[in-house]
Amino acid sequence: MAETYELTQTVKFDIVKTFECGQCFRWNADEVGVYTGVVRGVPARLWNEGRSVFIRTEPGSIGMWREYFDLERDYAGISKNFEIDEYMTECCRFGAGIRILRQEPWETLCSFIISQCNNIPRIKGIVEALCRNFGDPVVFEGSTLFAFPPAASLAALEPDELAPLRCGYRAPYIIAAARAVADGSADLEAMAKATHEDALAELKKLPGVGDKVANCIVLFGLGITSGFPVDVWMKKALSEHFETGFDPKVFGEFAGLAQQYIFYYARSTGREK
DNA sequence: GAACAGGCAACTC
DNA sequence: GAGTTGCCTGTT
Repeated sequence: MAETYELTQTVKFDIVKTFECGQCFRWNADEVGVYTGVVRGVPARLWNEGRSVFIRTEPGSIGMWREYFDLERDYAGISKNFEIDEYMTECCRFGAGIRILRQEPWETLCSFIISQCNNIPRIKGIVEALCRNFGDPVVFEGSTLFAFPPAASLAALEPDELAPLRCGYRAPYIIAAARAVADGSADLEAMAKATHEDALAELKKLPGVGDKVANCIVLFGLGITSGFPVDVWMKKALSEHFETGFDPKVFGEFAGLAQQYIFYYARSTGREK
């Protein structure tokens, strides 16, 4: 049975920004500011109350959640180093409260393969269909949710069997990735311990994984904080605010957080009109 | 109906 | 090695 816990009252943690900044696809708002999701098979519901974040979840899972939300890291301290100019200061201020989620590696790999050339609502729809069709049911607060299907489950399928997902040409990529992870030829745990460059190179051996997707996996799924995905939004923001030949290394080992602030600011301000 | 989308791979030169 | 094009599908 689920219990309610105060996850944090000291760490700056804005759940809406964290869940809506484009890094994850399986947290849904039941009502404004109340999000339900399943991580590593464990269901939870979160909300902000004043400066606190509350979570309703299974007893014994709080340690897992603290790691998932990266609550031990000093984001405010790290962010100070990004404030190299007025623009970056504004990005940091605007994105304050975002946590970089430490997502399950296989789920991250699979989800970002699906993300290519897709918008967030459609990505979420495909991922949800994947879980409903092939994931284990998880009962939570009277409703049935679904866990993300393990790689081994998908490895046994043929691309055709993903037809109900309507994910198009990505289906063979998903099956190939599932098989590589299931048979050990893609070792995500080992990649998480490798350097940024080595992890990227390994990921890019998988069909359907290029530089952008690999950087998303590295940052959101492998806990490599220098991951720096550059999509069309980032390209635009970087070209408008930095010299050509800009190198994200100037942001140091936590460049991925700077990336997320820039990205969130660019998307939030860029599509209002 | 055509063009395009938070990208990749295969093909061209 | 830099640039172009097709790819499933859904939306505009």
